[in-house]
Amino acid sequence: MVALELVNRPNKRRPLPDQVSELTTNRLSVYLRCLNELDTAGVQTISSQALAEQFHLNAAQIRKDLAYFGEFGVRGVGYYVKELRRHLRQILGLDRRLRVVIMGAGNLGLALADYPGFRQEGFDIAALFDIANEKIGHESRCGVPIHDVRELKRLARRERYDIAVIAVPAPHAQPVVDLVVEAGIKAILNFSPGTLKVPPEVKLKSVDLTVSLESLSFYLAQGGEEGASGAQGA
Amino acid sequence: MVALELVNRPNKRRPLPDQVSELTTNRLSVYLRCLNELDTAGVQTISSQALAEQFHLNAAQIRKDLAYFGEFGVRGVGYYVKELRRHLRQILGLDRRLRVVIMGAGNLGLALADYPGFRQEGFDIAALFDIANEKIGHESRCGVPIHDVRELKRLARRERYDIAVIAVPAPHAQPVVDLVVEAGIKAILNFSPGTLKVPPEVKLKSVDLTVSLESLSFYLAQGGEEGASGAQGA
DNA sequence: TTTTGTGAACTAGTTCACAGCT
DNA sequence: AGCTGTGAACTAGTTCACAAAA
Repeated sequence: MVALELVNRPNKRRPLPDQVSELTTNRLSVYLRCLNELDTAGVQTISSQALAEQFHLNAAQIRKDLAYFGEFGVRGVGYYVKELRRHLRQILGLDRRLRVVIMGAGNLGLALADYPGFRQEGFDIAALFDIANEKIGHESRCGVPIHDVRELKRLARRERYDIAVIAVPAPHAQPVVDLVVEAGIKAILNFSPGTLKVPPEVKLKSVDLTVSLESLSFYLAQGGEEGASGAQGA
Repeated sequence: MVALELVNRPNKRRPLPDQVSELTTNRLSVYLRCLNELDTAGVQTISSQALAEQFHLNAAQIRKDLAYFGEFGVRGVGYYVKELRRHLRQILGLDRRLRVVIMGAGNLGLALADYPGFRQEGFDIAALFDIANEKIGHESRCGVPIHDVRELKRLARRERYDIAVIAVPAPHAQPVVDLVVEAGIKAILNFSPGTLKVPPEVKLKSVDLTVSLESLSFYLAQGGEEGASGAQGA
């Protein structure tokens, strides 16, 4: 009865997930959250079927998504929760702490800096950056320091920043993104509306609050009876 | 040379967009923003081709998306900017002010309440709701009042709230959503992580910040050379 | 027997390419 | 000539259904 999940089974890892869709990676993140819950609840193994039912997913899809990366299941049994959780964390790159900077120490930037959800899953909010002199040198409520945006490049040289979050007013977004790219940061989560240009080696993901609200407005305007339910924000 | 767009052409409006995809409605919102920019810049007409080039979209897709709702273009000319803008606003239900409430007056809720992007496109942030006594009765920096969450149902009866934004900690999300549904609100924008249940007549749209960040982490972990560029957050 | 992993079938979404209107 | 609106072709994503493994 000793920890089953410590048995290091020889998981056939796949050679190379040639091109994995964004929809799949988003779901991996969802699966990880489900597994965390199951693990906390003390569940040791789970079948794709049970996972699907409990979290309103499709069993075949779960299996397909996982199959891109290896064979993590046991036929007739299902998946060992702790083991699959560990694999997913590794696939998603969450087996090390990722350092995040937030550009813009306005309302939104400060709120994001102190957002507890980020810290939980392995993200370190390393710093905020702003242009306003009265903000520079201070810190957020949770103690994230606010630096001068002109220091970004210099600090990035010795600090390693993995991800930048853009929380500046729309007109400043493109110039700030340019600075971020110049500082060598390769992944950007953007909250400003509108289109941004980044070089091909930089991954940009945008959350557009206006688009989200307007799409709800559409639903209301069209007399919402065509079926609801939430879709995942990219 | 008088305002071309005031010529009230007989736009063949479509009977009923039987089932329009969420991807399409999100793009309508993007098109509207583009048209706003063009209008501000004084552009009077634009072809789908030019619109596509300028904002990195596909011309055929623009035409198809619009075709769900009617024939708004003029062959050989393109679209009248002001006219199409007006149509899109109407399709998206932005021709009236929508009243939005924000559940949770924490960092995120307060930041969203004062987010300038919302006010701009016809959304009224009507109120914040919280449980904490020390917050109730106060207001956000921009003057949005903070009410007791137990007052939601009562206030909803006389105030008409169209959309609720969920910005409470994860464990409170489901109970708060239940209150919102009970108060008769039919559209919800959710920022809390995890799955939420709503009845079929209520439209739920979720922005999952953890999923967004983890998907960037995946990109970094897989040695990001498989192509970047931003995707729209649902 | 149970449940995975996966080809095959299906469904949704995008892009092409062109007839037809201005 | 120029550009829309749209069927047809294509591409991507999901679900089915079953052979093979435990």
